[in-house]
Amino acid sequence: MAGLTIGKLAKSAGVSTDTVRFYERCGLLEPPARTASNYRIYPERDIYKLKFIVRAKHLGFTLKEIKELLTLRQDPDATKRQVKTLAEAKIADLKERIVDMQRILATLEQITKTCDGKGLADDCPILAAMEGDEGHPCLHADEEASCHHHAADGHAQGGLK
Amino acid sequence: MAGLTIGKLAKSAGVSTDTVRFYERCGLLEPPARTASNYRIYPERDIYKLKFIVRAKHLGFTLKEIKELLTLRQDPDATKRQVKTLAEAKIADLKERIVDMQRILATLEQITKTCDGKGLADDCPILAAMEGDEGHPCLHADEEASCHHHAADGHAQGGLK
DNA sequence: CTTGACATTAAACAATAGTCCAATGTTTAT
DNA sequence: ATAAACATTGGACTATTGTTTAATGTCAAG
Repeated sequence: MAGLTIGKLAKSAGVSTDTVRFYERCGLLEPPARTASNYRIYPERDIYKLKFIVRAKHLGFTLKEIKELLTLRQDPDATKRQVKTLAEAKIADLKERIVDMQRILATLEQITKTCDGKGLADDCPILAAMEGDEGHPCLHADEEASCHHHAADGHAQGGLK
Repeated sequence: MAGLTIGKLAKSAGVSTDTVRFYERCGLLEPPARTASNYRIYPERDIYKLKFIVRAKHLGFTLKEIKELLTLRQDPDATKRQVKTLAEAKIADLKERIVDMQRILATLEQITKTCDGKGLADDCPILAAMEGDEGHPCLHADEEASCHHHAADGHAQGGLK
């Protein structure tokens, strides 16, 4: 018997069968051949394709981006330049997000360290910093300065479960 | 007339009226009084509450966490300790995510710099690194080491539109 | 009085990355 | 032969943070 059932394939890459079907729905994996009883039957090489997807995910690429990578991977005319461009875009993206988060972190740490954690919260400096305009300078310096508008972007990172 | 329409309130905090209604649905803002014609009419102090929410969001808190902060803010028995605990949890959370992203970034940069970007992609080292088990050591060293499982967490960051 | 700006509602849609369900059919092992 | 383990489907659901739509009503200014 040449081929793997969905369960074997999934296990070989450490994902669930639901995930494999999901990737198929998303167009990351080709719909495979079927047995007489309608079971999906995958060629060995789909193991590598699926592992490729998992690896790329670990590198912070979204499924959409991975789809592009897979296209390049399969296109005999694709150039290194094209692949590198995608990778560099992702690097830039990651850098930007890291900087954003570092700025947020720094502000929050600064605010937090002004609180001694003793007594009632009615005069808590952390809450105060989030209050009105007289709050905390940090919350204004940044407001315009650092709001890069890369809205609605990937967000596949962080939760690398 | 004492009170603001939803439009005025929203504008005063720099959000949309839709967002204000959304926050009401989420329980962040109390359902306000209504005019005879069923318009929402807000007290002045809701400006500060809404601004509080916006500030807290800029500090990386999720709406869920902000709800907790609002509770503490309104509870006369709340302690500074409680507020500080939330802030510290968020700080830890941010740090963890930054570290994760930095690790991903470092790996991706290392892989990417091995590609000269010249010629066809058939022997591209970036794609090669994402391929099979013989791919790139980086993609294995990390796999177990650094996968903190803070699944399904906030993700309100990054997109600071 | 009419026009334009603003208000109301519920519900659907967006993006991301899946997970879970029920009802049913198949294969494998004992 | 029968039970366990695996497969199928479509659709609903998770979580987050809103936006959009349609159909309708109200308010202020010219």
